[in-house]
Amino acid sequence: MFAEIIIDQDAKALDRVFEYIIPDYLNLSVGMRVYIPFGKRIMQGYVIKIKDNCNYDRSKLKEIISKIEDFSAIKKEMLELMQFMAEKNHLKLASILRLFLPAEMREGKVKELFKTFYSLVNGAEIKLSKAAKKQEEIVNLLSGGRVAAVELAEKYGYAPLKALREKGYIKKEVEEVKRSPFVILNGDKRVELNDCQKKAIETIIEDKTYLLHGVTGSGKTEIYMNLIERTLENGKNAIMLVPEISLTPQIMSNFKGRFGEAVALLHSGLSAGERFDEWKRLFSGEAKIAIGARSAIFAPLENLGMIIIDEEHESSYISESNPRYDTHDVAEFRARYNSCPLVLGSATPSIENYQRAVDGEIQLIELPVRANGKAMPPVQIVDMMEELRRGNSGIFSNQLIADLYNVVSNKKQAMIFINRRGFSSFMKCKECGYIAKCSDCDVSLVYHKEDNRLKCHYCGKQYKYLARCPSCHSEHVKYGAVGTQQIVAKLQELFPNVKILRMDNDTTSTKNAHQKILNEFKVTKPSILVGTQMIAKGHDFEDVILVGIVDADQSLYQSDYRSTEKTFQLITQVAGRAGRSVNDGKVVLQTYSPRHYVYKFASNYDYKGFYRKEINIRQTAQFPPYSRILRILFSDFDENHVRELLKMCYTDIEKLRQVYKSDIIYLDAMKSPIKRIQDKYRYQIMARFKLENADKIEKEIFDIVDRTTKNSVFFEINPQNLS
DNA sequence: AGCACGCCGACT
DNA sequence: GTCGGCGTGCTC
Repeated sequence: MFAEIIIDQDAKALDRVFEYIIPDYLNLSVGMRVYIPFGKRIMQGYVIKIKDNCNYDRSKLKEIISKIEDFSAIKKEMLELMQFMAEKNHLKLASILRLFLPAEMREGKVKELFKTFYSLVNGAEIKLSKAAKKQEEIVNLLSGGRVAAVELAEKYGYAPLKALREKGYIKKEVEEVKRSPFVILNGDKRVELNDCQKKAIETIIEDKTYLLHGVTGSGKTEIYMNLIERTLENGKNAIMLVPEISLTPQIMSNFKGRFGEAVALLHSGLSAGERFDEWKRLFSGEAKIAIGARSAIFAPLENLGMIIIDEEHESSYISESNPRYDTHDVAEFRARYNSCPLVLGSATPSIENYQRAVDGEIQLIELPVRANGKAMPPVQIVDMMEELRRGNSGIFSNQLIADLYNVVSNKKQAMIFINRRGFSSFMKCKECGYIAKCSDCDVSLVYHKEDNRLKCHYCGKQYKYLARCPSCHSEHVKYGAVGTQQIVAKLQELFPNVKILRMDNDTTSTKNAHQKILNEFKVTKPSILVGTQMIAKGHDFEDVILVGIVDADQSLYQSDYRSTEKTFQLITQVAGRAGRSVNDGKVVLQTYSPRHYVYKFASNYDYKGFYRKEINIRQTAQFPPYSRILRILFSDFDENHVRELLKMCYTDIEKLRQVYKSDIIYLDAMKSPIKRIQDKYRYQIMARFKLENADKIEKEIFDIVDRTTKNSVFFEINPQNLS
């Protein structure tokens, strides 16, 4: 017998099948990982097929050395998924397979934890001498169930344990210990469902995709819980994806409280070992629900009965590094493979998916009201140009300041949302215009006040703070735009006695920092929380009566066809934080373009209106979903080499214009917006085609690139950000 | 990826 | 004369 093997090595030259002889004694099945001789070395590989004959010269075949585990780590479904992803996104097979396994399994460095317990031997007649007080105590203790050996040894010493064991009264048992991540249980709090929710749950039963469009606070989570509950009752398993940022301790404990050990939580806070343990629990079927961010879609669960993607529109579902794929595609594949429903939930669905719903390709379910029956808070748009004309050149409009005073005097709370990260965007010399850049990445460095350093946000490299301009030696080096720190400083100036809290990537880098800040905010009144994206998600604070959006425009004018959509989503998300309970809330939105349509629709919470406008623009401008964008990224340490490669590919790709003519809307080769990352020069080809022949053209381009280069080239379909 | 083979410059 | 540079090609 022969096996087709994929070598566990992320190199383009090895990205194909190699055949091996299966020795008779090796009871091999598809999906197993094996050790194989390869050239002069021993490598790890994946068995993807077992067959009776071989294509390669039989006499040159080598034998598989051994199995790595005695089970198929890659299940059949995942092998098919691998094929699907390879075709769809033109990825290397090994790099896909790696997604399916916890890293530490491949690297084999996780030691399984074992723990020893003592318990009574069943049916043993225990007779102890009166003097053996300690032994008696131990026996009493163990009659209530087994006890960890370390614990007993510490308390009583080894002698009594040894005596009891020799008499055959107690026995040792060794058990593998799961490092189940610690989560506080939150009880099983059930909420009475409203009619909309009930109807949604009744509807979602078929083998198809549903778009659950529910306004902020319409109780989607409760629906998810009920759907999952029903799935388990039917003897099936479920996957629920949430954006990493909303995997808050509250959410986790809610699900643990409801489903207990049946839940495997996969979040970024897990150690390598914990992640491995959760994977094993899913693999063995001990856990039936996988909850986690993007990668949880690869949970090794069989017999799926439900897949849920919460906050479906979030860009984090699209992988932007190495194997680049869209979680939606994977979810769709797995749902169809298992013939189960796929639920996409969002208050602000992506334009693409809403269009699919409008077209009847997927089923739309609307939840038009908040579960608590409250209206969304009113949004006031403040024209910052007007503000400027009236002589206010500060960060805050007079309106926002007035509203903040109101919050403070009523001992309530406010959130100030800012669209950026760090203290300022860059460091600049006022004299000669020098801008501090990363030596490896060709991007501006960001000044971080805490450690008085300059950091590169792409590679993480750190630089000393510049007291003088390195080019003209002037001392007038300054940092530019507004960041969270500056806002905090300004607020503290305005309200010296009010607690101002700050939450962004820099203040939440340590474990639990996130939660600490939120906890402090919760109990401090009055107080103001300043933060980036991460304050926009999920947490409910009853006394937040004001949300200020300082620079709404920030996400608007990017060279990205989705920037308006993202702005709409952001505003809706942030606005939903105000007045979540009995108090009336208010949102103040500062902008330099008050007449932009996105603000009109966002301030009225008019998703459909926005959708209609936006889909129209996409159609007119021929952007997705009316076209497909393909980005082909070349990178290398040697700039001349990449340029040449790019040129060769581009010349061939350009020839497709003659074949496909107007199907190709746009095609050009250029430097990447970020010209260098980690010392590699980056060039790209951007292409946009009409949908009709998109698959065909895409395939031709893949072939051209494959033919032209042996290097790794990365493809992105409808990329999120173009850096 | 890693390792061998192979064809051109300066050196114990 | 040889040691060694890394371009090209191969690994079942």
